[in-house]
Amino acid sequence: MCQLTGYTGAMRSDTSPWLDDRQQRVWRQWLQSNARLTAALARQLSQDSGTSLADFEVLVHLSESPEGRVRIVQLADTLQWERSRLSHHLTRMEKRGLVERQGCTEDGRGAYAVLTDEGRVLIEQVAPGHARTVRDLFFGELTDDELAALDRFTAGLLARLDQR
Amino acid sequence: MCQLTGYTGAMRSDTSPWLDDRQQRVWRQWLQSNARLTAALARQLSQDSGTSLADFEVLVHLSESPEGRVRIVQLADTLQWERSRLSHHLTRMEKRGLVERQGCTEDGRGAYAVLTDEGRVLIEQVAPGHARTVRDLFFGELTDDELAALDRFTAGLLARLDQR
DNA sequence: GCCAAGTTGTTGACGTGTCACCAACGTTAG
DNA sequence: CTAACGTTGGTGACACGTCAACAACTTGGC
Repeated sequence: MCQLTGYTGAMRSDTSPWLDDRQQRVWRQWLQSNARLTAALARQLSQDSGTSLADFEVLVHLSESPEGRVRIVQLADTLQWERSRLSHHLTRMEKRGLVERQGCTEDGRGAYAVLTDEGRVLIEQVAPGHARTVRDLFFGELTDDELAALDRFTAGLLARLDQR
Repeated sequence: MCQLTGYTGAMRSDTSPWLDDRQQRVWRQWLQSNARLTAALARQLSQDSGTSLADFEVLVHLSESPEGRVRIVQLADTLQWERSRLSHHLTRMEKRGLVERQGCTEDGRGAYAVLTDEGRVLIEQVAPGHARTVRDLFFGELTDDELAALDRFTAGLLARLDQR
């Protein structure tokens, strides 16, 4: 995804922008595994319950909050979504009866997203299958050392991304 | 993204579907780093050249093929895209002058996607910046051992995904 | 109290991805 | 040959994400 034929050999050096062969392979594996893992999880959710990964994230965050209620700003912050995206998404989920909106008495501008009973039933039905899929596909039979190494890598990657 | 409050302690066991605390942390880190890495790469491409990650993938695959020409089916297979998605995307890129379509003499049904001169200029301008961003953000200052560990993990993950 | 500036949430327009369907063509069995 | 079937690529409808703009509200300085 990142290397043009012909430049490979000629331009490789410490100061060139290119990736070496091993980096190349790892990078493409990362892209591939990501795409396919996401697709597998989405398929599993969709088949089991007709929900998308986005729906699932919203439902989980609501269900983890007291009374299944979260201020919409805070939800957008946590999910790292744009407000308008969340607003559109809540509208769609509201139509399906999974969430509701409530006005906010403390701040006249604000609003809460609230999990409905139907939404809570759904998330409790769906979560175990999702967790199992993640465990089987993502973690597999990793050893403790391998898990620790992965932990260090993702933590380091996040730190690098934070620096920007 | 995968654990409902309240179930955490009670249901953890070898046969339960849930993730333990460390798996939980690593999984959320993986999701986070993915989302943010993708966003960073997209931002870089968009600012530098007005292209999306999807545009970039198409351009790279075309530029890596002889005469910048690939059968559309094959391109869809390589990218793991739906044909209709690729068809729509090629239409949009065609309007911007980055690619063209050519009929196929060997197979009357078939068609080629062809890189235009303009498209080739663009990809050659954009690729170095992209590669540099990947190297800086994704690989950072990884040691050889860390890189090898990452290689093993992504390879294993892909193998697990293939088994399905 | 009052005005300027910032915050919260929503909306509409637009670009893009997915799905179902279709036309055109190739391939193969009879 | 031809009828049946699979393949290739395209189209329209719809779902979704982003952006710009907006109304309603709060906050802080005066």
